[in-house]
Amino acid sequence: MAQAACLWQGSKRELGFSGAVAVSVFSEVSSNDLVTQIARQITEAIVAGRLKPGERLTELQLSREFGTSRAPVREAARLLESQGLVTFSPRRGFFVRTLEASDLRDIYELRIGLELHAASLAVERATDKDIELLERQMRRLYDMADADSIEAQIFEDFAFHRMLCMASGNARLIRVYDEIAMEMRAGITLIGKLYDDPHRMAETHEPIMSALRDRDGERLREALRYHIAVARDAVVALFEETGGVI
Amino acid sequence: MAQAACLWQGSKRELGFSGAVAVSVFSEVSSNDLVTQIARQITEAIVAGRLKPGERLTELQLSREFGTSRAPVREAARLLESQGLVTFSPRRGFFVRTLEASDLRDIYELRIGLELHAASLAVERATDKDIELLERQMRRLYDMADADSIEAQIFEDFAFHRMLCMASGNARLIRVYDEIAMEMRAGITLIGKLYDDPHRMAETHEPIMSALRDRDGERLREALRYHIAVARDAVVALFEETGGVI
DNA sequence: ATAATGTCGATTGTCGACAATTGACACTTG
DNA sequence: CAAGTGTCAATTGTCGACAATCGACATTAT
Repeated sequence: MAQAACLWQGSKRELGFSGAVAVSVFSEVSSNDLVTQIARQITEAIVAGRLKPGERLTELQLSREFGTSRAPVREAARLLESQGLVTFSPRRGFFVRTLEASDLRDIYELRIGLELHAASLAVERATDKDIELLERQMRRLYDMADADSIEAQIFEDFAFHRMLCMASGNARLIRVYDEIAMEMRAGITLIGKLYDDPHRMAETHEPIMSALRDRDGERLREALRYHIAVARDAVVALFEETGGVI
Repeated sequence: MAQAACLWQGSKRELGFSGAVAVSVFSEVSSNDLVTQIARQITEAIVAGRLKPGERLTELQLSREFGTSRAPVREAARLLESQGLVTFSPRRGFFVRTLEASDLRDIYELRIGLELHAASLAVERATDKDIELLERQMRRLYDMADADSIEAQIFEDFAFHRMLCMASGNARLIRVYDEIAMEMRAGITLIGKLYDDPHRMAETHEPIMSALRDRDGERLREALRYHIAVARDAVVALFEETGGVI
Protein backbone atom coordinates (compact mmCIF):
# COMPACT_ATOMS: atom_id res chain seq x y z
CA MET A 1 0.00 0.00 0.00
CA ALA A 2 0.93 3.62 -0.36
CA GLN A 3 3.69 4.87 -2.57
CA ALA A 4 6.22 2.25 -1.64
CA ALA A 5 8.52 3.23 -4.46
CA CYS A 6 10.04 6.07 -2.51
CA LEU A 7 10.43 4.24 0.77
CA TRP A 8 14.03 3.57 -0.02
CA GLN A 9 16.30 5.57 -2.16
CA GLY A 10 19.50 4.48 -3.80
CA SER A 11 20.18 1.30 -5.70
CA LYS A 12 22.46 -1.55 -4.88
CA ARG A 13 25.12 0.04 -7.02
CA GLU A 14 25.58 3.12 -4.97
CA LEU A 15 29.31 3.24 -4.71
CA GLY A 16 31.01 3.32 -8.03
CA PHE A 17 34.55 2.22 -7.48
CA SER A 18 37.31 2.03 -10.02
CA GLY A 19 40.30 0.19 -8.66
CA ALA A 20 42.55 -0.34 -5.69
CA VAL A 21 45.89 1.41 -5.56
CA ALA A 22 47.37 0.41 -2.23
CA VAL A 23 46.29 -1.62 0.74
CA SER A 24 44.00 -0.36 3.51
CA VAL A 25 43.72 3.10 2.04
CA PHE A 26 40.08 2.86 1.18
CA SER A 27 37.56 2.25 3.87
CA GLU A 28 35.36 -0.77 3.41
CA VAL A 29 35.47 -1.34 -0.30
CA SER A 30 33.02 -4.16 0.06
CA SER A 31 29.92 -2.48 1.27
CA ASN A 32 28.34 -5.01 -1.04
CA ASP A 33 26.45 -7.79 0.62
CA LEU A 34 22.94 -7.16 -0.55
CA VAL A 35 21.57 -8.65 2.63
CA THR A 36 23.25 -6.06 4.81
CA GLN A 37 22.12 -3.22 2.61
CA ILE A 38 18.54 -4.43 2.53
CA ALA A 39 18.52 -4.94 6.27
CA ARG A 40 19.85 -1.44 6.75
CA GLN A 41 17.20 0.07 4.52
CA ILE A 42 14.36 -1.75 6.19
CA THR A 43 15.76 -0.81 9.57
CA GLU A 44 15.90 2.81 8.59
CA ALA A 45 12.36 2.69 7.27
CA ILE A 46 11.16 1.25 10.55
CA VAL A 47 12.92 3.63 12.90
CA ALA A 48 11.92 6.53 10.67
CA GLY A 49 8.34 5.41 10.97
CA ARG A 50 7.77 4.90 7.25
CA LEU A 51 6.89 1.33 8.11
CA LYS A 52 4.25 1.25 10.79
CA PRO A 53 4.29 -1.24 13.67
CA GLY A 54 2.22 -4.29 12.92
CA GLU A 55 2.56 -3.76 9.20
CA ARG A 56 3.12 -6.89 7.21
CA LEU A 57 6.30 -7.24 5.22
CA THR A 58 5.68 -9.24 2.09
CA GLU A 59 8.76 -10.82 0.60
CA LEU A 60 7.63 -10.43 -2.97
CA GLN A 61 6.77 -6.77 -2.57
CA LEU A 62 10.02 -5.98 -0.79
CA SER A 63 12.05 -7.84 -3.36
CA ARG A 64 10.35 -5.92 -6.13
CA GLU A 65 11.04 -2.61 -4.47
CA PHE A 66 14.68 -3.47 -3.95
CA GLY A 67 15.01 -4.94 -7.40
CA THR A 68 16.34 -8.23 -6.06
CA SER A 69 15.00 -11.72 -5.64
CA ARG A 70 13.34 -12.93 -2.47
CA ALA A 71 16.34 -14.75 -1.07
CA PRO A 72 18.33 -11.73 0.16
CA VAL A 73 15.14 -10.18 1.50
CA ARG A 74 14.38 -13.26 3.55
CA GLU A 75 17.84 -13.32 5.05
CA ALA A 76 17.69 -9.63 5.83
CA ALA A 77 14.31 -10.05 7.47
CA ARG A 78 15.58 -12.88 9.62
CA LEU A 79 18.49 -10.72 10.63
CA LEU A 80 16.09 -8.02 11.70
CA GLU A 81 14.04 -10.56 13.55
CA SER A 82 17.03 -11.58 15.63
CA GLN A 83 17.47 -7.91 16.45
CA GLY A 84 13.87 -7.68 17.54
CA LEU A 85 12.84 -5.15 14.93
CA VAL A 86 10.43 -7.47 13.18
CA THR A 87 8.60 -10.57 14.28
CA PHE A 88 8.31 -13.72 12.30
CA SER A 89 5.34 -16.03 12.15
CA PRO A 90 5.93 -19.33 10.32
CA ARG A 91 3.93 -19.63 7.14
CA ARG A 92 2.62 -16.13 7.70
CA GLY A 93 5.64 -13.97 7.22
CA PHE A 94 7.29 -10.95 8.78
CA PHE A 95 5.66 -8.06 10.60
CA VAL A 96 7.04 -4.84 11.93
CA ARG A 97 7.27 -5.31 15.66
CA THR A 98 4.62 -3.69 17.78
CA LEU A 99 5.74 -2.34 21.10
CA GLU A 100 3.61 -2.42 24.23
CA ALA A 101 4.16 -0.02 27.07
CA SER A 102 5.57 -2.94 29.04
CA ASP A 103 8.13 -3.51 26.28
CA LEU A 104 9.29 0.06 26.54
CA ARG A 105 9.56 -0.28 30.29
CA ASP A 106 11.60 -3.46 29.93
CA ILE A 107 13.87 -1.94 27.36
CA TYR A 108 14.63 1.16 29.38
CA GLU A 109 15.04 -0.88 32.53
CA LEU A 110 17.55 -3.07 30.77
CA ARG A 111 19.26 -0.02 29.40
CA ILE A 112 19.69 1.31 32.92
CA GLY A 113 21.39 -1.89 33.96
CA LEU A 114 23.66 -1.99 30.94
CA GLU A 115 24.62 1.63 30.89
CA LEU A 116 25.28 1.86 34.60
CA HIS A 117 27.49 -1.17 34.36
CA ALA A 118 29.28 0.43 31.44
CA ALA A 119 29.66 3.60 33.46
CA SER A 120 31.22 1.73 36.37
CA LEU A 121 33.78 0.29 34.02
CA ALA A 122 34.28 3.55 32.16
CA VAL A 123 35.15 5.43 35.31
CA GLU A 124 38.16 3.20 35.72
CA ARG A 125 39.13 2.68 32.12
CA ALA A 126 38.13 5.74 30.13
CA THR A 127 41.15 7.27 28.46
CA ASP A 128 41.64 10.99 28.10
CA LYS A 129 40.75 10.55 24.48
CA ASP A 130 37.45 8.89 25.38
CA ILE A 131 36.56 11.83 27.56
CA GLU A 132 37.65 14.28 24.92
CA LEU A 133 35.37 12.52 22.42
CA LEU A 134 32.49 12.75 24.84
CA GLU A 135 33.13 16.44 25.43
CA ARG A 136 33.05 17.00 21.70
CA GLN A 137 29.83 15.03 21.49
CA MET A 138 28.35 17.31 24.15
CA ARG A 139 29.13 20.31 21.97
CA ARG A 140 27.47 18.58 19.08
CA LEU A 141 24.34 18.15 21.18
CA TYR A 142 24.26 21.88 21.77
CA ASP A 143 24.95 22.56 18.11
CA MET A 144 21.97 20.48 17.09
CA ALA A 145 19.90 22.30 19.67
CA ASP A 146 20.95 25.56 18.06
CA ALA A 147 20.14 24.16 14.65
CA ASP A 148 16.77 23.22 16.07
CA SER A 149 16.97 19.82 14.42
CA ILE A 150 15.20 17.39 16.70
CA GLU A 151 16.03 14.32 14.67
CA ALA A 152 19.70 15.19 14.45
CA GLN A 153 19.79 15.84 18.17
CA ILE A 154 18.27 12.47 18.93
CA PHE A 155 20.88 10.89 16.72
CA GLU A 156 23.66 12.69 18.55
CA ASP A 157 22.12 11.76 21.88
CA PHE A 158 22.34 8.10 20.95
CA ALA A 159 25.90 8.62 19.84
CA PHE A 160 26.73 10.15 23.20
CA HIS A 161 25.42 7.24 25.21
CA ARG A 162 27.04 4.78 22.85
CA MET A 163 30.39 6.51 23.35
CA LEU A 164 29.96 6.18 27.06
CA CYS A 165 29.48 2.45 26.60
CA MET A 166 32.53 2.29 24.38
CA ALA A 167 34.57 3.84 27.14
CA SER A 168 33.83 0.69 29.12
CA GLY A 169 36.21 -1.14 26.83
CA ASN A 170 33.88 -4.13 26.65
CA ALA A 171 33.10 -5.06 23.07
CA ARG A 172 30.27 -7.42 23.97
CA LEU A 173 28.57 -4.77 26.01
CA ILE A 174 28.50 -2.45 23.02
CA ARG A 175 27.05 -5.15 20.84
CA VAL A 176 24.21 -5.71 23.26
CA TYR A 177 23.72 -2.01 23.75
CA ASP A 178 23.40 -1.53 20.01
CA GLU A 179 20.69 -4.16 19.92
CA ILE A 180 18.46 -2.57 22.49
CA ALA A 181 19.29 0.88 21.14
CA MET A 182 17.81 -0.31 17.87
CA GLU A 183 14.66 -1.28 19.68
CA MET A 184 14.52 2.03 21.43
CA ARG A 185 14.89 3.90 18.18
CA ALA A 186 11.82 2.10 16.87
CA GLY A 187 9.66 4.23 19.12
CA ILE A 188 12.00 7.12 19.14
CA THR A 189 10.06 9.77 17.34
CA LEU A 190 8.28 10.06 20.65
CA ILE A 191 11.28 11.42 22.39
CA GLY A 192 11.36 14.47 20.20
CA LYS A 193 8.34 15.67 22.08
CA LEU A 194 9.82 15.07 25.50
CA TYR A 195 11.84 18.22 25.61
CA ASP A 196 10.17 21.47 24.75
CA ASP A 197 13.52 23.17 24.85
CA PRO A 198 16.26 21.35 22.91
CA HIS A 199 18.88 23.11 25.01
CA ARG A 200 17.46 21.55 28.14
CA MET A 201 17.84 18.16 26.51
CA ALA A 202 21.50 18.85 25.97
CA GLU A 203 21.95 20.24 29.47
CA THR A 204 20.65 17.09 31.11
CA HIS A 205 23.89 15.46 30.06
CA GLU A 206 26.05 17.86 32.04
CA PRO A 207 25.87 16.03 35.39
CA ILE A 208 26.94 12.87 33.61
CA MET A 209 29.97 14.48 32.03
CA SER A 210 30.86 16.21 35.24
CA ALA A 211 30.88 12.99 37.22
CA LEU A 212 32.89 11.22 34.56
CA ARG A 213 35.45 13.99 34.43
CA ASP A 214 35.88 13.65 38.19
CA ARG A 215 35.94 9.87 37.87
CA ASP A 216 33.29 9.69 40.53
CA GLY A 217 31.61 6.37 39.91
CA GLU A 218 28.83 6.73 42.42
CA ARG A 219 27.85 10.14 41.19
CA LEU A 220 28.07 9.04 37.58
CA ARG A 221 25.79 6.07 38.16
CA GLU A 222 23.30 8.20 40.02
CA ALA A 223 23.28 10.88 37.32
CA LEU A 224 22.83 8.28 34.61
CA ARG A 225 20.13 6.43 36.47
CA TYR A 226 18.20 9.64 36.91
CA HIS A 227 18.76 10.71 33.30
CA ILE A 228 17.53 7.45 31.84
CA ALA A 229 14.70 6.97 34.32
CA VAL A 230 13.34 10.39 33.40
CA ALA A 231 13.46 9.49 29.74
CA ARG A 232 11.83 6.15 30.45
CA ASP A 233 8.95 7.57 32.45
CA ALA A 234 8.35 10.30 29.92
CA VAL A 235 8.42 7.90 26.98
CA VAL A 236 6.12 5.43 28.65
CA ALA A 237 3.70 8.13 29.72
CA LEU A 238 3.62 9.69 26.27
CA PHE A 239 3.26 6.26 24.77
CA GLU A 240 0.28 5.32 26.90
CA GLU A 241 -1.21 8.73 26.38
CA THR A 242 -1.15 8.46 22.62
CA GLY A 243 -2.49 4.96 23.08
CA GLY A 244 0.19 3.18 21.16
CA VAL A 245 2.62 3.92 18.45
CA ILE A 246 3.68 6.75 16.18
CA MET B 1 36.00 -33.59 7.19
CA ALA B 2 35.73 -36.49 9.59
CA GLN B 3 32.60 -38.60 9.89
CA ALA B 4 30.17 -35.79 9.52
CA ALA B 5 27.29 -38.15 9.02
CA CYS B 6 26.81 -38.65 12.73
CA LEU B 7 27.23 -35.06 13.78
CA TRP B 8 23.50 -34.65 13.87
CA GLN B 9 20.94 -37.26 14.49
CA GLY B 10 17.29 -37.18 13.55
CA SER B 11 15.72 -36.11 10.30
CA LYS B 12 13.46 -33.23 9.55
CA ARG B 13 10.48 -35.49 10.01
CA GLU B 14 11.07 -36.24 13.63
CA LEU B 15 7.64 -35.56 15.01
CA GLY B 16 5.06 -37.77 13.45
CA PHE B 17 1.73 -36.19 14.11
CA SER B 18 -1.69 -37.52 13.25
CA GLY B 19 -4.34 -34.92 13.86
CA ALA B 20 -5.61 -32.26 16.21
CA VAL B 21 -8.50 -33.06 18.52
CA ALA B 22 -9.05 -29.88 20.48
CA VAL B 23 -7.41 -26.51 20.72
CA SER B 24 -4.22 -25.80 22.66
CA VAL B 25 -3.89 -29.32 23.91
CA PHE B 26 -0.72 -30.08 22.04
CA SER B 27 2.33 -28.03 22.71
CA GLU B 28 3.95 -26.44 19.73
CA VAL B 29 2.62 -28.50 16.89
CA SER B 30 4.70 -26.50 14.49
CA SER B 31 8.19 -27.23 15.56
CA ASN B 32 8.70 -27.31 11.83
CA ASP B 33 10.64 -24.45 10.36
CA LEU B 34 13.68 -26.15 8.95
CA VAL B 35 15.76 -23.07 9.61
CA THR B 36 15.16 -23.22 13.34
CA GLN B 37 15.90 -26.92 13.47
CA ILE B 38 19.11 -26.56 11.50
CA ALA B 39 20.21 -23.63 13.64
CA ARG B 40 19.54 -25.65 16.76
CA GLN B 41 21.53 -28.60 15.50
CA ILE B 42 24.50 -26.51 14.49
CA THR B 43 24.35 -24.70 17.81
CA GLU B 44 24.37 -27.96 19.67
CA ALA B 45 27.27 -29.24 17.63
CA ILE B 46 29.25 -26.12 18.45
CA VAL B 47 28.59 -25.99 22.17
CA ALA B 48 29.21 -29.73 22.38
CA GLY B 49 32.55 -29.23 20.71
CA ARG B 50 31.86 -31.42 17.71
CA LEU B 51 32.51 -28.38 15.58
CA LYS B 52 35.81 -26.83 16.51
CA PRO B 53 36.38 -23.07 16.73
CA GLY B 54 37.72 -21.66 13.51
CA GLU B 55 36.31 -24.54 11.51
CA ARG B 56 34.80 -23.57 8.23
CA LEU B 57 31.14 -24.27 7.64
CA THR B 58 30.51 -25.04 4.01
CA GLU B 59 26.96 -24.52 2.87
CA LEU B 60 26.99 -27.38 0.43
CA GLN B 61 28.36 -29.84 2.93
CA LEU B 62 25.94 -28.79 5.64
CA SER B 63 22.99 -28.93 3.27
CA ARG B 64 24.01 -32.43 2.22
CA GLU B 65 24.26 -33.59 5.81
CA PHE B 66 20.88 -32.15 6.67
CA GLY B 67 19.36 -33.40 3.45
CA THR B 68 18.11 -29.97 2.50
CA SER B 69 19.07 -27.32 0.01
CA ARG B 70 21.45 -24.50 0.78
CA ALA B 71 18.81 -21.84 1.40
CA PRO B 72 17.69 -22.94 4.88
CA VAL B 73 21.30 -23.54 5.86
CA ARG B 74 22.26 -20.03 4.88
CA GLU B 75 19.45 -18.53 6.88
CA ALA B 76 20.28 -20.66 9.89
CA ALA B 77 23.92 -19.67 9.66
CA ARG B 78 23.04 -15.99 9.54
CA LEU B 79 20.87 -16.50 12.58
CA LEU B 80 23.80 -18.03 14.40
CA GLU B 81 26.00 -15.19 13.27
CA SER B 82 23.69 -12.67 14.88
CA GLN B 83 23.99 -14.69 18.06
CA GLY B 84 27.74 -14.57 17.83
CA LEU B 85 28.23 -18.31 17.51
CA VAL B 86 29.68 -18.13 14.03
CA THR B 87 31.36 -15.39 12.08
CA PHE B 88 30.62 -14.50 8.53
CA SER B 89 33.09 -13.32 5.95
CA PRO B 90 31.55 -12.12 2.68
CA ARG B 91 32.47 -14.32 -0.27
CA ARG B 92 34.28 -16.63 2.13
CA GLY B 93 31.53 -18.13 4.20
CA PHE B 94 30.84 -19.04 7.78
CA PHE B 95 33.30 -20.08 10.45
CA VAL B 96 32.81 -21.31 13.97
CA ARG B 97 33.68 -18.39 16.17
CA THR B 98 37.05 -18.46 17.86
CA LEU B 99 37.21 -17.01 21.33
CA GLU B 100 40.15 -15.10 22.69
CA ALA B 101 40.82 -14.81 26.38
CA SER B 102 39.74 -11.19 26.11
CA ASP B 103 36.41 -12.32 24.68
CA LEU B 104 35.83 -14.56 27.65
CA ARG B 105 36.70 -11.73 30.00
CA ASP B 106 34.26 -9.43 28.20
CA ILE B 107 31.51 -11.99 28.24
CA TYR B 108 31.82 -12.73 31.93
CA GLU B 109 32.15 -9.07 32.74
CA LEU B 110 28.96 -8.37 30.85
CA ARG B 111 27.31 -11.28 32.56
CA ILE B 112 28.16 -9.78 35.91
CA GLY B 113 26.47 -6.54 34.94
CA LEU B 114 23.39 -8.25 33.57
CA GLU B 115 22.93 -10.78 36.31
CA LEU B 116 23.48 -8.32 39.11
CA HIS B 117 20.93 -6.02 37.56
CA ALA B 118 18.55 -8.94 37.28
CA ALA B 119 19.22 -9.78 40.90
CA SER B 120 18.41 -6.26 42.02
CA LEU B 121 15.08 -6.51 40.28
CA ALA B 122 14.46 -10.05 41.43
CA VAL B 123 14.85 -9.14 45.06
CA GLU B 124 11.84 -6.89 44.73
CA ARG B 125 9.76 -8.86 42.29
CA ALA B 126 10.48 -12.54 42.78
CA THR B 127 7.31 -14.42 43.61
CA ASP B 128 7.21 -17.27 46.07
CA LYS B 129 6.88 -19.54 43.10
CA ASP B 130 10.07 -18.14 41.56
CA ILE B 131 11.94 -18.87 44.75
CA GLU B 132 10.41 -22.32 45.00
CA LEU B 133 11.58 -23.04 41.45
CA LEU B 134 15.07 -21.92 42.33
CA GLU B 135 15.11 -24.08 45.44
CA ARG B 136 14.10 -27.04 43.33
CA GLN B 137 16.84 -26.17 40.85
CA MET B 138 19.32 -26.18 43.71
CA ARG B 139 18.32 -29.73 44.57
CA ARG B 140 18.77 -30.67 40.96
CA LEU B 141 22.31 -29.33 41.08
CA TYR B 142 23.04 -31.62 44.01
CA ASP B 143 21.36 -34.52 42.28
CA MET B 144 23.57 -34.09 39.26
CA ALA B 145 26.55 -33.90 41.57
CA ASP B 146 25.50 -37.22 43.07
CA ALA B 147 25.02 -38.66 39.61
CA ASP B 148 28.53 -37.43 38.87
CA SER B 149 27.40 -36.08 35.52
CA ILE B 150 29.45 -33.00 34.81
CA GLU B 151 27.66 -32.09 31.63
CA ALA B 152 24.24 -32.38 33.20
CA GLN B 153 25.37 -30.30 36.14
CA ILE B 154 26.63 -27.56 33.85
CA PHE B 155 23.28 -27.61 32.13
CA GLU B 156 21.45 -27.27 35.42
CA ASP B 157 23.81 -24.53 36.50
CA PHE B 158 22.85 -22.52 33.46
CA ALA B 159 19.22 -23.19 34.18
CA PHE B 160 19.66 -21.89 37.70
CA HIS B 161 21.14 -18.59 36.63
CA ARG B 162 18.58 -18.23 33.91
CA MET B 163 15.80 -18.71 36.43
CA LEU B 164 17.30 -15.99 38.54
CA CYS B 165 17.13 -13.67 35.53
CA MET B 166 13.56 -14.70 34.88
CA ALA B 167 12.68 -13.66 38.41
CA SER B 168 13.58 -10.15 37.34
CA GLY B 169 10.41 -10.11 35.29
CA ASN B 170 12.16 -8.38 32.41
CA ALA B 171 11.69 -10.26 29.15
CA ARG B 172 14.33 -8.30 27.26
CA LEU B 173 16.90 -9.03 29.92
CA ILE B 174 16.34 -12.73 29.50
CA ARG B 175 16.69 -12.48 25.76
CA VAL B 176 20.04 -10.78 26.10
CA TYR B 177 21.13 -13.16 28.81
CA ASP B 178 20.35 -16.10 26.57
CA GLU B 179 22.54 -14.62 23.88
CA ILE B 180 25.63 -14.28 25.99
CA ALA B 181 24.87 -17.58 27.71
CA MET B 182 25.10 -19.15 24.28
CA GLU B 183 28.50 -17.62 23.83
CA MET B 184 29.59 -18.83 27.23
CA ARG B 185 28.47 -22.33 26.45
CA ALA B 186 30.71 -22.33 23.41
CA GLY B 187 33.74 -22.59 25.66
CA ILE B 188 31.90 -24.32 28.41
CA THR B 189 33.49 -27.72 28.42
CA LEU B 190 36.23 -25.91 30.25
CA ILE B 191 34.12 -25.33 33.29
CA GLY B 192 33.76 -29.00 33.93
CA LYS B 193 37.34 -28.94 35.08
CA LEU B 194 36.90 -25.98 37.37
CA TYR B 195 35.44 -27.91 40.23
CA ASP B 196 37.18 -31.06 41.36
CA ASP B 197 34.27 -31.79 43.63
CA PRO B 198 30.86 -31.46 41.96
CA HIS B 199 29.28 -30.96 45.35
CA ARG B 200 31.38 -27.87 45.91
CA MET B 201 30.07 -26.49 42.65
CA ALA B 202 26.54 -26.91 43.88
CA GLU B 203 27.37 -25.46 47.28
CA THR B 204 28.71 -22.24 45.82
CA HIS B 205 25.12 -21.36 45.00
CA GLU B 206 24.01 -21.46 48.61
CA PRO B 207 24.95 -17.89 49.53
CA ILE B 208 23.01 -16.68 46.51
CA MET B 209 19.87 -18.55 47.49
CA SER B 210 20.23 -17.48 51.08
CA ALA B 211 20.41 -13.80 50.19
CA LEU B 212 17.48 -14.09 47.83
CA ARG B 213 15.38 -15.86 50.45
CA ASP B 214 16.09 -13.00 52.82
CA ARG B 215 15.45 -10.47 50.04
CA ASP B 216 18.75 -8.88 50.86
CA GLY B 217 19.72 -7.12 47.64
CA GLU B 218 23.17 -6.00 48.70
CA ARG B 219 24.14 -9.44 49.95
CA LEU B 220 22.69 -11.08 46.85
CA ARG B 221 24.64 -8.85 44.50
CA GLU B 222 27.83 -9.42 46.42
CA ALA B 223 27.34 -13.18 46.48
CA LEU B 224 26.62 -13.24 42.78
CA ARG B 225 29.52 -10.98 41.90
CA TYR B 226 31.86 -13.24 43.78
CA HIS B 227 30.36 -16.39 42.31
CA ILE B 228 30.66 -15.20 38.73
CA ALA B 229 34.03 -13.53 39.17
CA VAL B 230 35.46 -16.78 40.50
CA ALA B 231 34.12 -18.63 37.49
CA ARG B 232 35.43 -15.95 35.17
CA ASP B 233 38.93 -15.96 36.57
CA ALA B 234 39.06 -19.74 36.59
CA VAL B 235 37.80 -20.01 33.04
CA VAL B 236 40.16 -17.39 31.72
CA ALA B 237 43.10 -18.92 33.54
CA LEU B 238 42.29 -22.40 32.32
CA PHE B 239 41.75 -21.00 28.86
CA GLU B 240 45.10 -19.27 28.71
CA GLU B 241 46.78 -22.28 30.24
CA THR B 242 45.52 -24.63 27.58
CA GLY B 243 46.47 -21.96 25.09
CA GLY B 244 43.11 -21.69 23.41
CA VAL B 245 40.09 -23.77 22.90
CA ILE B 246 38.77 -27.24 23.68
C1' DA C 1 65.46 -19.08 -5.26
C1' DT C 2 61.99 -15.69 -4.76
C1' DA C 3 58.30 -12.91 -6.12
C1' DA C 4 54.85 -11.76 -9.29
C1' DT C 5 51.39 -13.44 -12.47
C1' DG C 6 48.00 -16.56 -14.78
C1' DT C 7 44.84 -20.36 -14.48
C1' DC C 8 41.45 -23.43 -12.40
C1' DG C 9 38.48 -25.75 -9.13
C1' DA C 10 35.58 -24.84 -5.29
C1' DT C 11 32.30 -21.97 -2.97
C1' DT C 12 29.32 -18.21 -2.37
C1' DG C 13 25.63 -14.78 -4.15
C1' DT C 14 21.58 -14.52 -6.41
C1' DC C 15 17.87 -15.91 -9.07
C1' DG C 16 13.44 -17.95 -10.92
C1' DA C 17 10.31 -21.88 -10.32
C1' DC C 18 7.39 -25.08 -8.05
C1' DA C 19 4.97 -27.28 -4.11
C1' DA C 20 2.73 -26.48 0.38
C1' DT C 21 0.09 -23.81 3.29
C1' DT C 22 -2.72 -19.94 4.83
C1' DG C 23 -6.67 -16.82 5.20
C1' DA C 24 -10.73 -15.12 3.06
C1' DC C 25 -14.73 -15.53 0.59
C1' DA C 26 -18.60 -17.82 -1.16
C1' DC C 27 -21.49 -21.65 -0.58
C1' DT C 28 -24.16 -25.20 1.42
C1' DT C 29 -26.84 -27.13 5.17
C1' DG C 30 -29.14 -27.53 9.59
C1' DC D 1 -30.02 -16.95 10.07
C1' DA D 2 -25.94 -19.18 11.97
C1' DA D 3 -22.50 -22.55 11.62
C1' DG D 4 -19.78 -25.27 9.18
C1' DT D 5 -17.49 -26.53 4.68
C1' DG D 6 -15.23 -26.13 0.19
C1' DT D 7 -12.67 -23.47 -3.02
C1' DC D 8 -9.21 -20.22 -4.52
C1' DA D 9 -5.87 -16.55 -4.81
C1' DA D 10 -1.88 -15.04 -2.36
C1' DT D 11 2.23 -15.99 0.08
C1' DT D 12 5.70 -18.67 2.16
C1' DG D 13 9.11 -22.78 2.14
C1' DT D 14 12.26 -25.03 -0.42
C1' DC D 15 14.82 -26.30 -4.30
C1' DG D 16 18.21 -26.62 -8.24
C1' DA D 17 20.88 -23.76 -11.46
C1' DC D 18 23.96 -20.27 -13.04
C1' DA D 19 27.21 -16.43 -12.69
C1' DA D 20 30.67 -14.09 -9.78
C1' DT D 21 34.39 -14.46 -6.89
C1' DC D 22 38.04 -16.37 -3.99
C1' DG D 23 42.12 -19.31 -2.67
C1' DA D 24 45.52 -22.41 -4.18
C1' DC D 25 48.55 -24.17 -7.35
C1' DA D 26 51.41 -23.96 -11.32
C1' DT D 27 54.08 -21.01 -14.22
C1' DT D 28 57.20 -17.52 -15.50
C1' DA D 29 60.38 -13.74 -15.08
C1' DT D 30 63.93 -11.45 -12.48
